[in-house]
Amino acid sequence: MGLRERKRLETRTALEEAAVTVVLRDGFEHATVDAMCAEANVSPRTFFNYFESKEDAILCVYDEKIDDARLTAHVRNSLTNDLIESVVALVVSLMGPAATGRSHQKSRIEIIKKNPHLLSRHAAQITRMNEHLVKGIRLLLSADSRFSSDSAAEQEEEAELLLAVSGGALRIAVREWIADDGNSDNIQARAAELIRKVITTLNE
Amino acid sequence: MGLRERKRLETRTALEEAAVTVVLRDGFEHATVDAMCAEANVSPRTFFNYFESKEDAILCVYDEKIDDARLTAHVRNSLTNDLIESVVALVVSLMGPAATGRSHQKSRIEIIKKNPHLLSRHAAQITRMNEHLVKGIRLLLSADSRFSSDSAAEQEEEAELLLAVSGGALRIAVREWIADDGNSDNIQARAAELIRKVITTLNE
DNA sequence: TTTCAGATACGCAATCTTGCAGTTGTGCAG
DNA sequence: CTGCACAACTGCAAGATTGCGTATCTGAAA
Repeated sequence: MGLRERKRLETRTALEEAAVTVVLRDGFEHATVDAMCAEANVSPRTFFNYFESKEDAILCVYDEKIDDARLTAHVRNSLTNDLIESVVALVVSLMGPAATGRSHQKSRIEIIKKNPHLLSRHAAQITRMNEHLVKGIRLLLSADSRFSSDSAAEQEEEAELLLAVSGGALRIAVREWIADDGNSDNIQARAAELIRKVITTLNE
Repeated sequence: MGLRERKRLETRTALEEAAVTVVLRDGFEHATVDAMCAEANVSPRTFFNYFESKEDAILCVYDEKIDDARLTAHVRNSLTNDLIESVVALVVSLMGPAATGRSHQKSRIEIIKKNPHLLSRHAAQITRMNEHLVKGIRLLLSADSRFSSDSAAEQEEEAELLLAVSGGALRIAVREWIADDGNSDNIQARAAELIRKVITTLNE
């Protein structure tokens, strides 16, 4: 990893940790972006070069650019022989619980528990990445015989609906994960299970 | 309708129309809240007493308070013998295409066509009203034999997933409606149709 | 080593959004 | 009619967000 890349990561990490520190100290409401920046020794303008909002700094969300190469790589990694599993895996891999595997994870979970609105950011993220995700899901659909005969417009609609349920299920799964202090395992499987259950019931 | 109520409606309408006027004149990007307020002869602070954001003024969204009485009334009106129809109807009645039946509707549709991001506001709305909507859907579920035996937690999950799909389908339906200059009829039926189709396919 | 295109950080100004407090107008009871 | 409680409007200030222009740094090629 080159110097530039290292420095970038350093700045980002400093901001992520500063965010946790300041929020723990002042509470989310009274934690200002300026304070986080002072803590991390960067300018407020730089903060927004890394995060789209104060919330994102806590959730460690970053709007990485997703070019086609990156997307297809994710799609390839998400392929299983079960469509629902695949879709959920794709969504998770592109924007799943970002805080996973960060330092201060326990602190983050505590913060999220005290400020549930932070989780609604998750839904917002899905919306923001809608186009990318839909494109990815279409790739998954094209590998599924049940959908391959549909028209382009139909596939677009189906992809979008699949994304909607997957996003919803993922949100529930993440919420459970948070409620369990980040200990429950396999968020993806749980999300897929939720989807299957509701579909089954609706078909009775 | 008393004087107070009439004046309130007047202010609101003035703001809605001012928003359209200013955006048509300056383009959404360069239309400022201040300009809209000047056009409507109210203070910028008042603007945010009616709308949560600039976008909402164009979409005519207003975060009406939804108390339990109001909610159950909506639920009652949405009841049909098809659960999916009911859910969609409920979501539409609580936050469907708000611009419907407003003056300058054609202008609004043009604006939305030119600024597709306005529609993502629709998803944001659903997120914001999530709790209310889920509560309403649970009322619908409790009237459905397929779900009545589920535990409270399960019903919550199922309601949330139903909301996710319905929201997604509604979004697609509204998008089609916009693309068709607001002429296509029965957005609700279209949304329900989309949901049924994808469920059917997933069950093959 | 020199050079240069692109990335990163930053300052600044314009907006948007929200909380708070003060003013004015409306509905209503006495 | 009078007075009160409340709703709507407003000004103000703090804080969040974004666009744009500038300066500095990094990677890599010449």
